[in-house]
Amino acid sequence: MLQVQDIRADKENYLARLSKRGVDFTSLVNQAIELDDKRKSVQSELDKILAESNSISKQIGQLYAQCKKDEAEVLKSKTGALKESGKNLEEALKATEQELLEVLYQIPNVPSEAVPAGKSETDNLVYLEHGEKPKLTQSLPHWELCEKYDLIDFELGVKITGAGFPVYKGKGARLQRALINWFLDKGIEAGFHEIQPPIFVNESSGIGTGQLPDKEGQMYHMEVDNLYAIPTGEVPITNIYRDVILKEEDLPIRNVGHSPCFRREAGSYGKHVRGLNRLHQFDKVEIVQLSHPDNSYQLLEEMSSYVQGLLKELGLQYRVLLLCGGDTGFASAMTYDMEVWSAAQERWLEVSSVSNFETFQANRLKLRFKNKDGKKQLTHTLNGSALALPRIVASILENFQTPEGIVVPQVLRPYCGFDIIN
RNA sequence: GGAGAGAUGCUGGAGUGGCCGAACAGGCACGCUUGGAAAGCGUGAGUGCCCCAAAAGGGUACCGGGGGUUCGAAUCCCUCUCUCUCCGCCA
Repeated sequence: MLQVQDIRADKENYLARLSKRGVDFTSLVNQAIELDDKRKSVQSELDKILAESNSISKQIGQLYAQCKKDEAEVLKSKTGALKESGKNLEEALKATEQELLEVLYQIPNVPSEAVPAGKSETDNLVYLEHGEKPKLTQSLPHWELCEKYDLIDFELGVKITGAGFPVYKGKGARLQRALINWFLDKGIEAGFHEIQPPIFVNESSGIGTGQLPDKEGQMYHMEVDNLYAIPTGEVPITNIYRDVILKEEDLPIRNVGHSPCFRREAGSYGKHVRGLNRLHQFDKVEIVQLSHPDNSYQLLEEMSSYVQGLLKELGLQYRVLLLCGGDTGFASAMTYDMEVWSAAQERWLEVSSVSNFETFQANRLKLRFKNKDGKKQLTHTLNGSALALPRIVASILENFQTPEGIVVPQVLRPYCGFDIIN
């Protein structure tokens, strides 16, 4: 959520940058400012009323102390009207605040200077491409390889739970576990702090990271206990810092954590969601960073090269996209997507998305730090996948297939305990 | 799941209707003292919002969350959440 005072201070610049998303936000921005004006004037009026009734109450107290009961009674009778208008103003204030909030909820983050304008994924900028596409003597899609070597059983998942909840078996399970451990170890090596978060979160956490109130449709909800299954580890790991005031020297804070993720993905069907391409439950290793505003963009670049390093070590071909305004997530100011080449499907698969949210999340989270002047300032938050498991598994299976079997990347062999799947 | 006790500032902990934004202690910051440190002494610190061009200043709200009683609530009532103790159950 943007801060109204920031919008007010720099309205034209905000509007210009928002327009890079391909949608005009002028009217929402104006509404926000008008509502903020209204809020201020109501607040001010209410304060006057309260000040007056506070002073009368004080006088009544003194009169009682002096045993002047009659005079006190006279004053008491004067309070009725004040109470009435106080109550009305309070209601008006609450209503205005709520309206303002609802308007602000609809305004996405302001794209950073470097973000290209554009409406959809076709306007994304291919930032760089790394590696050669493999020349395969056979090219089975991963779902066929899963069946051939009995690695992942989608049908069995349907039986136990439903579509999108696969069962990982034998070397399929071990490959995935190896990847998780390797990702975590690499993260720790790079200076991240490991977190094992809860996978259910309460309502406040959902609001903190922006899934609620608008996007509850994408989360699984347990009504009895009013808990939500996390769509990404970002939710619990970032909410660690909800309502927290950090010290400036604590920054940056760098966390890494593995968790299963749950997404309802209502309405997604078809070829592109086949096999591991889109699931209701999948595993992910996530990195979350909290940064001083001055160096969040440096951290974003570092995250991007960290993720690329993982892909390089696995020997996968990838490209990096700088997302255009229209494709950049609602809360993000700037996002890089990493995509690996799927040799058998002949398409790019998104395996990571690293974003700088600047203060957009921190504002909702009330995540601040005390700067050198002792003033409280919103922290910048960043996060990214490092990495999402299913599509990495899919591309390893597809890109490293040979007639003899699937050759396991060198770095994973100590973790797997085998070097070929056959 | 049953029974009971609680939730106050950075922390501990007073406060049962007006004199309470909140005693006292610790911690923290600054100063004095010291060759340096410790101890000691002194001083100063809450947060949001509103008014004010800004600073100064003022107003208002905040004692777990929400609601109520009252001229007036940290204090009384209702409700929710959380924590602790005992019993039961259990990986």
